[in-house]
Amino acid sequence: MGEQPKGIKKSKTGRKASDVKADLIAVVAAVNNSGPCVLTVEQEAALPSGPFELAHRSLQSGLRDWVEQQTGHSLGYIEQLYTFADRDRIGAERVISISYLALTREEEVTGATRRCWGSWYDYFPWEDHRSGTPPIIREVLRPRLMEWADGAADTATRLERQRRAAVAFGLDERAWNEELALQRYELLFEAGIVEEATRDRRSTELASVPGRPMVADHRRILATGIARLRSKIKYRPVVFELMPPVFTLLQLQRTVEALAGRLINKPNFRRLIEQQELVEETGETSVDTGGRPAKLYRFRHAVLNEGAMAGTKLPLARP
Amino acid sequence: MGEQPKGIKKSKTGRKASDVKADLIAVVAAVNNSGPCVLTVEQEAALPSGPFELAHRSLQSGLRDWVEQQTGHSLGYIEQLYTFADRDRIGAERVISISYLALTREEEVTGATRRCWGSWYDYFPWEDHRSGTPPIIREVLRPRLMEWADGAADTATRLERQRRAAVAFGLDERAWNEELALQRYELLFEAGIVEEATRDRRSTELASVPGRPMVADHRRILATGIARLRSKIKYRPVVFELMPPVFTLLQLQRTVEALAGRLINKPNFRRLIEQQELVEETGETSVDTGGRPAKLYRFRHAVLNEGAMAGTKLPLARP
DNA sequence: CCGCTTATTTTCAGCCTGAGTACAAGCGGA
DNA sequence: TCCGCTTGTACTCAGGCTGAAAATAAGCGG
Repeated sequence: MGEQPKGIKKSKTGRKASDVKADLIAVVAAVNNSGPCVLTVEQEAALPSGPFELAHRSLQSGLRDWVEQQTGHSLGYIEQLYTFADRDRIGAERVISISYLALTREEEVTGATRRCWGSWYDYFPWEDHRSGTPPIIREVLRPRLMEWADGAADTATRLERQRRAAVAFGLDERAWNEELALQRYELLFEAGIVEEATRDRRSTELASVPGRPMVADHRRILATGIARLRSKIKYRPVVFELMPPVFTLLQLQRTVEALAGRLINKPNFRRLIEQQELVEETGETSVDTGGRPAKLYRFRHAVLNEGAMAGTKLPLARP
Repeated sequence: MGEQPKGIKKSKTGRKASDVKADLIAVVAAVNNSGPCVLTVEQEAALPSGPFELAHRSLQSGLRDWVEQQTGHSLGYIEQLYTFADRDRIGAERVISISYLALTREEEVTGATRRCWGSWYDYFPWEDHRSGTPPIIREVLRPRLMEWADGAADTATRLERQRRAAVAFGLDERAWNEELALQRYELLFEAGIVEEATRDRRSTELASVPGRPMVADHRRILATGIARLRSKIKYRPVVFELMPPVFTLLQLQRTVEALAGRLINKPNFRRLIEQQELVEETGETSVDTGGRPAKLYRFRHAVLNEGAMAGTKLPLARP
């Protein structure tokens, strides 16, 4: 469409390529006694972020700098989440947001800097199924989603909306899928059921919207991080980034459950962990928390070197 | 480190955030009779790419525009791969590259524009295991990698390098893992065994380097795309983006084999496809290609709506 | 020693997977 | 025509993994 620059190579087209600003933004996750949480700023309403600057050696190091400056926390494990544009399309200059997921232990409360952890399930109350399906789904979300579906122009769209809602939220006998966290938030946004979708507009009739909102699209980015993490713990040993150096198997299980937002069968969890040889005994046992003392384990860092990529879904032939 | 801007929010720090240029770059994959291939420009030495400009409505639409202008091909399925910086660090201005994976059918040879498909396995001759392990691994890569390992400063590093090479390339009785395409390229780069690693430098003794090189880091991005696709076909029905509207099960199998670079057990492949109800019969049979006529199938687009997210690795408890 | 709590091990049936074998259907040449 | 070749399709079977539940072990307090 439009001109046809023959010079193929980028930035040699003769056009003046428009410069953009690049923002780095972090979802820093941890798990403590009260559950999974995320590192925030501005009264838990924003994720730590800042512009990518000349001084930064790389995108990741820029991110580390910003998070450290804003929260006093230094990051360990980092992985890229997604790169967005088309936000804040104010004026001529555009902003690109490069988002990251970081995992950390919440410890190190040494810093003098303010550090604010927000609970995942304050932002997404419908995501915690550890004590069964949260009432908010049946009592608030389901009716609202049905309203939204009914507001569709034609029948096809209405059925389509109902189906999407049912799949995302496990309605109508469908199974809950904890990995769909992002799709759920986006659906609620589209349906105008989260505050971010309606603010900056004439506030419609929608009164109580579930879940604590965040600045700009930060809650969406958080949902992206949660979805990614929930999916990743299933095929890579990343949970250990969130664990103290020594832990019991039940602690490990509780951490995974906190992230996944659902419960796990205890013997099966142990079997899985042990058969993959992810941990080794320290030889010591925990200072009893009530019943029989539990063995303490540590992560076998060696597994990271074992090309322990599991998981195939295709019937590949053996050599 | 350094200053401690108290104003938390991005772009309010008082610092002048440096602008950057954003490049969009595409790995456009297709499969034809001769195997899996990628859309290229500049004599198959570069991927289509171009700067993100003001005129573009979004990152994706910018990418579509560039690919269409440079190759005459319009894209269907697109997903983001990765965002890099720290390349082309010439002068003060920095470039961010946002890479995408696109899937397409090679058809539509209508365009007057030049369109150039490069075969995956010309760039990565060691990745095609459909006829057994390629000789290049034993005859060229293995010796070179061992040389590289032996060049290590200390024994620990040497063993580490040997292990990494063995895991990546399935040496020493280890199983080949087709999903490690990116790690393999990066390992070869680190070992100086691909041309990109040694060019622009005093050419060392390394003479024949395996695989056709590409401009800048395009071959690395291609490897990223291949790895992503090889992994994704295992849990999402994306293969169909590469298939004609109607096909036989063997054609489908051959396509998957081409992508994965390895063979699949025929009855098991059929069973998997059918039990997931990914396809439906058209009622017709193929114009015989030698043996018994094969039933023709088409993709059941409905599955995309069925929340067909498979795959869990955690023993989650049923409600 | 009993009852309570939590930890750890075993067992078992069902499903999925890799692998092999058998059978069906069209074609071409002897 | 029959045979052999090729490709497509169906069936079988053993092993491994998974979800679920039951059984056993170890500490604590009365």
